[in-house]
Amino acid sequence: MSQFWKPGTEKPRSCLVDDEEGGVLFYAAPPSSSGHGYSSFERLRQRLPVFKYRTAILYLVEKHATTIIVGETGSGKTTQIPQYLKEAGWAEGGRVIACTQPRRLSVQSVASRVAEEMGVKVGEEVGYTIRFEDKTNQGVTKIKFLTDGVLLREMMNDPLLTKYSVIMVDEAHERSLSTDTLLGLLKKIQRRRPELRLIISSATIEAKSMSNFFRTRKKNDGQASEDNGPNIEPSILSVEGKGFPVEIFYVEEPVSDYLRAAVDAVLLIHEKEPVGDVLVFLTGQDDIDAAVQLLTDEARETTRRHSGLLVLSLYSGLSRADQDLIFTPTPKGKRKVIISTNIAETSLTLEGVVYVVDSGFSKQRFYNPISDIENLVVAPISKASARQRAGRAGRVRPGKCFRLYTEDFFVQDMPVEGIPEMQRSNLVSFVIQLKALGIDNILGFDWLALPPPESMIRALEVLYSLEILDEDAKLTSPTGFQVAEIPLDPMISKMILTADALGCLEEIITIAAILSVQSIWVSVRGTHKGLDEVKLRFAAAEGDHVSFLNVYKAFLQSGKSSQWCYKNYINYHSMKKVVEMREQLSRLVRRLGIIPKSCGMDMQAVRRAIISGFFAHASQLEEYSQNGMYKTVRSSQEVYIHPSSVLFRVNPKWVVYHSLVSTDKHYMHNVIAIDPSWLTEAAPHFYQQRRPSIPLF
DNA sequence: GAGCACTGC
Repeated sequence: MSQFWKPGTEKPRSCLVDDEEGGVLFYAAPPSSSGHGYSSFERLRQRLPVFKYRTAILYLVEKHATTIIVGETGSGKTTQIPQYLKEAGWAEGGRVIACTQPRRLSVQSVASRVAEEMGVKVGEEVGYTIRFEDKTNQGVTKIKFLTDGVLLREMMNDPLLTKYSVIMVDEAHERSLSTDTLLGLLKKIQRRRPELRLIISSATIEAKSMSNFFRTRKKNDGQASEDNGPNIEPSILSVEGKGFPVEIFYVEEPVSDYLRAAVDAVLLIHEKEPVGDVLVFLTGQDDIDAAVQLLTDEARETTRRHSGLLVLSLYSGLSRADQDLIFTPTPKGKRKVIISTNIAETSLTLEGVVYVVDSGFSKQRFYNPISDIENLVVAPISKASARQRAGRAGRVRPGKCFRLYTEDFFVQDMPVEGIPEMQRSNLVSFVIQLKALGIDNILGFDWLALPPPESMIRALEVLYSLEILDEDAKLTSPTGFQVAEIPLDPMISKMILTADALGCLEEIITIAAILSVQSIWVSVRGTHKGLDEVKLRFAAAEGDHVSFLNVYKAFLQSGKSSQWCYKNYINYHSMKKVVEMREQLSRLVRRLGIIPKSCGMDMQAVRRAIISGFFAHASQLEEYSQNGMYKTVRSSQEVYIHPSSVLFRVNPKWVVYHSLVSTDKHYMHNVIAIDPSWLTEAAPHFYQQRRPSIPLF
């Protein structure tokens, strides 16, 4: 490999480790004593006491309000912490230890692992809560795993999270919108509840900013020194991961075509390296399909040399059967090559991978608050991502990672961490959640990353136009408070609330559920023709939303049959989610005192309800347009009906769309035809007057 | 006549 690949010179990640007890030992380092960089480790080693893991954890949680654990990726050590805490009495007197994860799957798997280690059943002493599933037993459950989104929801009923004695936030380095929100709120809670302990676990070494963030009270704040409360200086604990070392290789020269370079790298690995599966990170389905094609062709041409290659693709849209193929063990004499999106970086773990090929790119979402459009853009990944990808090669034995970029690029040009989601998202749901918690001065609030003011303004504007916020930017009653209760995009929640008055809530709940899943259609290349024919069967003249009702009705008539779904190009798993979500929404509106009613065949009521939430998404067909060009009412943006819509080529004069998707053009996804007079009826404040300037901050 | 990184309540 040497003429092509250059070994990395970066020092391997090493932490404060001493090998005792056949495992790992740790140094506990208060952040004030050092910058917590690699260079200071040796110095710390000489100056600081050495603790065993359990002792260190208990000591730090006892003495410090906040403990930050760094660099433990894959160590499995975080799952031991709640057990230590429980043994030390932190779950006595009705108190509960909470541990959050950003994903439902990890919540379930960590909970069952911990329950097994403790020899109890999930749902008793150890339980978990994720959306649609609550496996806890009040009074019995002492350690509770949950997604950070669920914990945020819990705060709406119990803003100080009083039942928890310790809250552990895992995977904080991922900087998801809900993790950042949670950490900001937890910092605030700590001031009111000095006895609360926080443990924040992060895989990146950049612990200092996290530590600074939690160093809240000033030194001369008398209250802090008088009581015997915990030290408000956050403590940092470095933990060595248990992964095997991974040797890093870079390309000597920048590559112009990462797809071709990835294929070549796989062939080279297959030729030169001993057995072991290969994981290739590309950006999306297009890339992946092309690479699979190239590899398959290549393997066919040179049968003898490249026999034994088993090429598979991996992305979230795959059917269950295809995913199972990924997880079956590699047959003897074969080498599995998995070409994947970012899904394999965090969401799925593949066993047996020894070689990683990293393109250095991923698709990332960016939000433009001026146009109010979210875009998916192929962009270079961060160093943190690159390390995470490389780490995937060291799970079973020492591995190798081949990076399709130069070491100079890695060292000099790659950002240390990605842009937090807070700074590249639409913030309407974020804002309404905070408003419901009584937080008004959102930009003055302490966040790990400041939400961009433009996005804040846009979110407040949208919520004001929906009459969820009033002129003082306070939640309206009852609409605003009710919308905050509903766990959906506020525009959809508004549509649900109006549907009650229009007598079509049964129908609108179905539409809301379908709009909230990714897609109810199967998305496999080459199925367009069949899919289009099937869509005609369900097509309604009013548009896509009404067609969804036809699909749902037919699905129920089939007895919720997976076979029926298969025949009709409908994604069975999406439909099951729709059913679940419908049930949840139905329970929820009943709790708000609303009994869902059906409007039968009155689709005008349904369309009016949709407009009550989506009046801002109206477009008008250009009068002399030959190619179906529309202009949005709000900003005269040039838009088109997406070819997947049942109204494609029908081109009604006025439409309302659910979302805009931007590729070469701006496409409207999920469209219904409307009468423009319904717009002014639904939102006179929006269409008849200039919007007043509202006090934003 | 086209394209959906990934989560989550």
